[in-house]
Amino acid sequence: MAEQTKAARRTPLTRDRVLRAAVVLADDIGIEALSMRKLAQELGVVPMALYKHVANKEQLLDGMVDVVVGEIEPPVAGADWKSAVRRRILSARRALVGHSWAAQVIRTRSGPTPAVLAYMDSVIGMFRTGGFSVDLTHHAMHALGSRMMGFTQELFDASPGPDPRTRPARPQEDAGEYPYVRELAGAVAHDEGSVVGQGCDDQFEFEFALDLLLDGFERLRRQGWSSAGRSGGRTT
Amino acid sequence: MAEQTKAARRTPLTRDRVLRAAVVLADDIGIEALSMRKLAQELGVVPMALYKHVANKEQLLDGMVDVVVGEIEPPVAGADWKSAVRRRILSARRALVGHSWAAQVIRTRSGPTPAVLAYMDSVIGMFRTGGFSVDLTHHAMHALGSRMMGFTQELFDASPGPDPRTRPARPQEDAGEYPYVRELAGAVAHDEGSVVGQGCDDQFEFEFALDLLLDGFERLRRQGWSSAGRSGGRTT
DNA sequence: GTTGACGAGTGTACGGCGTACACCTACCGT
DNA sequence: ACGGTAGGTGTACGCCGTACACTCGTCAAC
Repeated sequence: MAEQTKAARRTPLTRDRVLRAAVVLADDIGIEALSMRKLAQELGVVPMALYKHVANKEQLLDGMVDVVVGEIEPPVAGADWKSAVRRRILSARRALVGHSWAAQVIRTRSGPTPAVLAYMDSVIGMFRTGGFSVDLTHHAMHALGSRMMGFTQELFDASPGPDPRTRPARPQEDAGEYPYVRELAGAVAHDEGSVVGQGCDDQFEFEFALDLLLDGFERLRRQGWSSAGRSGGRTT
Repeated sequence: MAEQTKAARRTPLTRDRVLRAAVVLADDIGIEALSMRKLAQELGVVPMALYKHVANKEQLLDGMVDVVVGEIEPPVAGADWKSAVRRRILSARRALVGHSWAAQVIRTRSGPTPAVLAYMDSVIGMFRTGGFSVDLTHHAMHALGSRMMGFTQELFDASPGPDPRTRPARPQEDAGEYPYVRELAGAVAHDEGSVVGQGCDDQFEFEFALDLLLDGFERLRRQGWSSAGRSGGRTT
C-alpha cells in the first residue's frame, strides 16, 4: 500500500497538465498574480519541477495562448467569405472571453505561436478564396489587427477591477470638465460604469466595428482596390 | 564651497523631473526593464526618494502616460469633422510612435488619466459638433478603440526585439504549412521581416484602417443610423 | 537479480524587484 | 534661536524567476 499511496499521491506532471493548470489558475487569480511558484503549489510540486516541462515563464505563457487558441472552433465550409470570416472571428472571440487575461498575454508575445499562425492562415485563406487579392488581404489583416483574434482593443481594460485603490480619483463626478465625456457617459447610462467600456454591450460594440470593417473590405474588393493607388480608401 | 558642491551636486527632485526621466529611461532600455531602482540610479538618488513624488509604480506609469499625451498637438479649428478627427488622431500617433512602450502602458492602465480624458473629450466633441448623435458617437468611439490614441493594435508587438532567443523557432522557413501566410509574407517581401507587422508600412496600414472606419462612420451618419435598429451596420 | 543510465522532482541559493518604516537633516517662517 | 516640515536615506521584508547540484524511482541490458 506504500506503493499505492505513492502511485496515487500524484499523477505525473506533463507539459499539457502544467499549461492547463496555468490557464485555470490565471482565470482564477488573474494573470499578473500568476507566478511559477503559485502554479507549482497548485500542482502540489516544487517550483523548479515546472522547468522540466517548460523552458521558462515566457514559454509557459506561449503555451497558455495555444491552449486558448485551441478552443476556437474549426472553420465552417461553404459560405461566402464575409460570413465565414465573421463566424470564425466571433468564434475566436467566444474562446477568448472566458479567459480575460488572454488578450493581454497574446499582445505581449513577441511572435505568433504555431497555433496562432494556423488560425491566421485559415483567416487569410478565407479572404483569398473569397476573391481578395493578396494585396487587399494583407491590408485587411492589418486593419483587423487584434480584432481577428476576437478581442477589440478598448483603450482601457476595465476588467481586473479587484484593486481600485490608489487610482487617480474618480473622473466621473468631479468638476464640470469633460462635458462631452459626461454627455456620452450619461447617455449610456447603464449602471454607474466607467467612462467607456463599462455598462456597454461589448458584444454589440465588437460586431459593430467588425461589420464596419468587413463591409469596407467588401466595398474595396468590388471596386478592385489596390494599394498601388495609395488612396487609403478615402471616399471623401 | 562645501555648500556649493552640495547645492550644485543635484537639482532637487520633482514629480515632473521624475516622470520625464522615467520616459527617457523607458525609451532607452524598454518598459519591461524600467524599475524604480534603475530610475532612481539614473537620477542619482536612492530608490525610496522617488516615493516622495509618486505614490507607487502604478502612478509613475500613469504620469508617464500623461507626459506622452501632453505631446499631442492641440486640435485645429474650422474643419469638417472627418479631417479634424483624422488630423488629431494622426497627431496622437505621432506623439506615441517615439515612445514604443506607451501603447502597452496605456492599455494596462485600469482607467484614463485626466490628460487622456481631456483628449478623449476633444475627440468626442469633434463627432458631436460634426453632426453625430450621441449614440453613433458612442459606438464610433468604441470602434476606434485604441486607434483613437494613435496606435493600432497589431496582433504582436514585434517592436522590442532585442531578445530573440528562447522563442519557439522561426515559423518562416520551416515546413510547407501555412500556405496562405507564406504567400502573403512573400508578397510583402520587404526584407526578411516577421509574418505580419514587420517590413510593412505601418503608417499606411494605420491610415488605411482609420479611413475605412471614418468613411464607415460618415456613411452611417448620413443615413441617420441608430443603434435602436441593432443592425450592426451590416449592408449585406 | 544486479546494475547503471536516465529523467522527473527536489533543495538551496542568488540577484532583482516594489515598497514599508524609521531615520536624518537642511531649510524656513516665526 | 527654534521647531516643524519636506525631501532624501538606510535597512529590511517578502516576493519573483531561475541556475545548479542533488536524490530517487523506473526500467533496459546483462
